[in-house]
Amino acid sequence: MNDVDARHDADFPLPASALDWNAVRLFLAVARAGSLTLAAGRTGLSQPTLGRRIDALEAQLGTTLFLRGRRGVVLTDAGADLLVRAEAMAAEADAFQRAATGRKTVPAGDVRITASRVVSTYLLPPILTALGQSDPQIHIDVVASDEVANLLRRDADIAVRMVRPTQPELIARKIGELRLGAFAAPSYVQAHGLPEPEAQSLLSHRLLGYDRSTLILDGLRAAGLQTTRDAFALRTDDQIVYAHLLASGAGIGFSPVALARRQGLIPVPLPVPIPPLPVWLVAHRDLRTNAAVRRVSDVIARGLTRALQSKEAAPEPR
Amino acid sequence: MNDVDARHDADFPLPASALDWNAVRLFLAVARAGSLTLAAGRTGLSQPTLGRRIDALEAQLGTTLFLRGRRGVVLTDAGADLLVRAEAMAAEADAFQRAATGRKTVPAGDVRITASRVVSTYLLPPILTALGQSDPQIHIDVVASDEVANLLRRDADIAVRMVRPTQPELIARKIGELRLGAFAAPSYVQAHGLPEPEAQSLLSHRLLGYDRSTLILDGLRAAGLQTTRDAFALRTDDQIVYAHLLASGAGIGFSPVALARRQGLIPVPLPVPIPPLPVWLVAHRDLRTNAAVRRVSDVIARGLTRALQSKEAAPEPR
DNA sequence: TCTACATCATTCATTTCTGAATGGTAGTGC
DNA sequence: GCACTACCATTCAGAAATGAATGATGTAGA
Repeated sequence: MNDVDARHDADFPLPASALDWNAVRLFLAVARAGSLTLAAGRTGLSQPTLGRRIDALEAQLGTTLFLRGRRGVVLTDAGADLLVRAEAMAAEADAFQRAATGRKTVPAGDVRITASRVVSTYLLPPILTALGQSDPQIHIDVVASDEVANLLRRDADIAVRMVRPTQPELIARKIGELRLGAFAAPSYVQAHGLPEPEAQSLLSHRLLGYDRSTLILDGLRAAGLQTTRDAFALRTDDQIVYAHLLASGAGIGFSPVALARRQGLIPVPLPVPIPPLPVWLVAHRDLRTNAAVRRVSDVIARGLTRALQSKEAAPEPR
Repeated sequence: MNDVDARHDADFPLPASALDWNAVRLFLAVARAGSLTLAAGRTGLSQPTLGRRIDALEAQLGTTLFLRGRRGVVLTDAGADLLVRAEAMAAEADAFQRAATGRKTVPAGDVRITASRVVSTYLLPPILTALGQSDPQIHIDVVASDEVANLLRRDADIAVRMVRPTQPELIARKIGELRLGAFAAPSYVQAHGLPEPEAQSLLSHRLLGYDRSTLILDGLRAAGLQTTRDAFALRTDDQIVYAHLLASGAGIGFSPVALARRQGLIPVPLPVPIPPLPVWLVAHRDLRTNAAVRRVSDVIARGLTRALQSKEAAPEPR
């Protein structure tokens, strides 16, 4: 039986010019990056090598994929067509890698975690430190980003998110809620006092807001406060900068309760409480059998749950 | 807009250990071949290199994919799982290559044709010779095989088949019918005479049949002749051998009319005529825009149509 | 049991691929 | 107008991958 199959295959040797699958991967990287130099950095290759690999692919396909300009490269029509195919191929490649990763039953190896910059900065470190001591053979990569990582594309293995993912390939565990409140630094309160728990009083203070994101504005409006982004005295989209502005007394701002308590900030009474954000721990279904991913998920879930629940908000550093 | 996308990407550099896509391709080749040596021959690599590439893939995935024995290699459970993923990836790779090939609008390049060994041997050569003179920049690969090539897997670009393909990705043109008849060489007729046009008379002659294939038997039964494979005096599954046996007077056999006439065989009267086989020219939908494939398709269609229709069965050699 | 065979593993000279450094160029901001 | 920056192309020494030859070993058949 098997011999017959093998013989059948033998009748159809591979075409003389077999496609270089890695070249497709590099093509995809260049198309996504928009420049050879940037893509080279991301793929771990050098810019000359990457350029030559793309040259070779173009020569083999007989098509020009990129127009190389001084501001980077742009896809040709043919390249744009092929990009779709390359993306599909990459999706299968990711599935392959996940399938391989999912088979590992010893808790070891690399695990990539993505979380918002605030969570990564203030909540994850003590948890990961403890994890590093209990499971030293697991290596952790933290991708701190406020953009939503694409777990389907293997941007990361595990994600901490404030929204429930909708894709059926992803499995999500709700591990708690991020309670939010308005706070001010002691120095600010000393200088300006606290507002009364009514809308107009709050708006007359120096408020810290976001620049492009309308998260806070939406929240205020939902709470019945008619206002615009001009109401903010200071705006930034960088949540770390935001946290530091708040801590150094630049104004009244919004922050997770757990974080504000740890920084010694003073709660500001609000006319209506801010609804808490759910915290989800998300991983790809294919990885649920991977021991390392399971271990890291469990530790993060336990650690974050404790950090989010505790009245005394400081997670033990040890 | 585009800049934002690029920046978004920049937040998620590729994982440190990026999958070697070519290694997946080689893994697939080895799994299909069943041995490193055979797969090496097919992929154009040497056996040591292929072995090392598989080693490297196994090391990177942290999984053993093959058990290497003296009779070749066998997939482990993990390998069998991953084979499914690799096949899916290969399907996308083929789609990528077809998409690239389909964009070529100058009739040049490589075109792979598959046809049965008989068609490849007796019908295609004069057509392809003429094509080589009219379109010298097109290079033709002929895959002569009686197995059905898989156009979805890019075993070939164009196929000549006796059955209509069912997959919607394939486009098929019916280019004629292969009329079949019973024939005998003059030397055989001289020695044994011709049978009467009735069943029992035919069965008393020396008949040439197939070994594993039941094609002729099915045809005879459909024609009302109760018989088994023991009725054949000589059996072979190799159609070229079959044709030579027939031509050298080994017995009465079945052959395309066009071919038999060219070989000077004598028609044997049958109780009922054999229904003709339809001849389909098949190509992948993605390649319909490819100039070289179109050109070859057209030439083959015209040439085969003429060869199949003509009462005088010899296609002009020029 | 012995021989023939096909397979995978190892070695080492060779080829190919790679990358740091450099050059050249167009767009950008002052 | 002019320096500056970011990018792609080229060069050449060095690193890595490759393959022919050879070795080792189990299987199949006489």
